[in-house]
Amino acid sequence: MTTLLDVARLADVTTATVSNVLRDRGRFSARTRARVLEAVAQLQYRPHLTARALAEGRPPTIALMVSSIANPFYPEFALAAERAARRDGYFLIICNTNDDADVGQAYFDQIGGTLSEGILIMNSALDVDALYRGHGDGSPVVLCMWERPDRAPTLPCVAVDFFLAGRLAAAHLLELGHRRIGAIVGSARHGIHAARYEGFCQTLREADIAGFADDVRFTDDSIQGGHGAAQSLLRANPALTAIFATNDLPALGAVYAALDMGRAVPDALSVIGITDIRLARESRPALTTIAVPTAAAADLAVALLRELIRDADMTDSTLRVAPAPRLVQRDTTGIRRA
Amino acid sequence: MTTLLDVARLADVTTATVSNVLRDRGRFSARTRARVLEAVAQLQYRPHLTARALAEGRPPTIALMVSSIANPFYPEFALAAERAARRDGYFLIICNTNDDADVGQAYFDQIGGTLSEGILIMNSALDVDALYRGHGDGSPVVLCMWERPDRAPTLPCVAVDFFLAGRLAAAHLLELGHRRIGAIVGSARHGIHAARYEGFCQTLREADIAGFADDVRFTDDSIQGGHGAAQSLLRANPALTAIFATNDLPALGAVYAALDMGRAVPDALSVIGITDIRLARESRPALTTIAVPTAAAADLAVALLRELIRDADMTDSTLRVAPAPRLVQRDTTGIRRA
DNA sequence: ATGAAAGCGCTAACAC
DNA sequence: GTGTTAGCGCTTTCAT
Repeated sequence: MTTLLDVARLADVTTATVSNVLRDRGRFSARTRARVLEAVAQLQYRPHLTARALAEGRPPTIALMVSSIANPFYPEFALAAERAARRDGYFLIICNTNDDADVGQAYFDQIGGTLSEGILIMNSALDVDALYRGHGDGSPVVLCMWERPDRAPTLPCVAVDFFLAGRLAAAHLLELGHRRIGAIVGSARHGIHAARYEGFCQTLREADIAGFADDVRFTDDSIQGGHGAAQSLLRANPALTAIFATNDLPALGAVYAALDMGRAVPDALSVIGITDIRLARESRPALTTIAVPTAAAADLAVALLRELIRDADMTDSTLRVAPAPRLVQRDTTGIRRA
Repeated sequence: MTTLLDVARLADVTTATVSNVLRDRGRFSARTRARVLEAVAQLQYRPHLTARALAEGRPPTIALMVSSIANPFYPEFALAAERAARRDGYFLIICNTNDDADVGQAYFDQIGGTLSEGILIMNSALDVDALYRGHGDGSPVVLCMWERPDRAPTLPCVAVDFFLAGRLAAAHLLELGHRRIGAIVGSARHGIHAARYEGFCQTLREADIAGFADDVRFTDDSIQGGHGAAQSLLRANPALTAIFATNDLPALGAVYAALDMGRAVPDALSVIGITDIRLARESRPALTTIAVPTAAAADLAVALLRELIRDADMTDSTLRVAPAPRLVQRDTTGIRRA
């Protein structure tokens, strides 16, 4: 390992000067600068990031907690977050909680403030508030993809109006003439996708569509979950002409289930999701969905986190709202035929 | 921030003792232990991981370099790697290189040996050897998912026999009676998927299938890439009855392209991929593919990295081979009808 | 313009 | 059993 001291000796200066040159601070002559740089090159010196972090009192990393990086939505967010973080000189540590509170707490306790300077938290089934409280002198935290801009949480967050997304989805189906619409919620009843479902319900209610309350299934956020839920829905009520899912993965699952059951999509069943993950566009039939500004949200989240890092007791304007969701019509929704 | 010293003062011992108690080393009486633990609890003390890392001379993290975490294969690997790493007490830092050599080098230089104790590298288009050499006194590196177990690279690695995977895919198609088979390679001609294509070609050659040399397209590892390649292939040679893709994503793209062109799968076109990502099983039609032991490879990779960390100049048996790929037949391949 | 020296919070010899 | 002390490699006042 070659250290600052090695460089200093070779360049015949002290570590302070080397440090200054390297970080372009303080004063030094052009000559020393050259000598130092040469020594650095010659010795292939690279700063010890851990040592620097300790001396500076801040690590060069921020963490991203997700329930499972294997859910294809998260990588899309993570990619954007990583780019944003890197732009600001941070490395991104990705933590899978698996929605396990203990794991989440462990991550929180271990990385917050010491290994990483701040924590981005993706919407998760965990009670983040509780985690955060247990966490004491926390380093800053921002909730990403909060679902209800109108209901600000305790913690700083960037919100996406998923309630509106639910409404848009319902409105689209109504417009196409659908009246019997099933719903698949990719979380527990009062879980993270609740707002989306509420938005959906409200719009149906406003259109005086009743009696759909039984046509809902709660499952996990996956193709498989959506597949099972759709089968159940369709078997229980074959008269359904459309299905709304609170996320693209279960929506895709619903499409595949319909196909498996011999119902053409969209002719015999319309399906709409929320998010617009890449797969929504690339799958066949391509999924109609309510697109959500993933990358924008990631950028906002990193920016907010930075502000919180800079100003620890910033307490105002700690809620950022990402651009509104919008309909992306593709090939899984059509006019009601039945 | 509460430090070891705070705890020590409250418990009326020295930092050394606190450190010992916390890490269960050295000797201490049950009474002091209790006092220390109480002080820790009372002050909500949590160790400063950066300070510890500096003192111990090793950071608690390992890094995973991937070209893009948005490719759905990587998260599956990353998830397994993260679990394995955590089991060993490490955090996982995920780095997207975007297949950009400069970014890769930057990551290498910055995290290797200082921020992370070792680096896992996913198969990438980068010349890792070169990066590694440029990297000087590197911390250990292991290449994950090396494609040719029979051709050991300079660097430590865990290999998966992708040449065999290519052969298996070809064999399967031949068995179903296919003779005119197109190929989609999810990388540049001599890129990372070359071995898979070579295996495929060799098996065809052994079966005396000739003249297929033009029926190949090189593209990127995505559904979209496969879609375009398949369109091109099918237009140039409508007589093709099957398509082999070196990865599941392009294979799926080929399936969707066939569908878009009105060719039923598998009746009018069989398609096979390699990897068996989750989507392969969940998409419709479910993709026939050559399954590759992703999680096992991740476990092996982390284990190998740990050995290298422990024994810096270990040089033997630095090549680990993951279990063999195997055919998973699903719904995109069938007997040749045409 | 450069050097000396005191930490950052922790671990690890070694002494008592 | 517990305390003392010297670092880990770097940054950062403060002298000079």
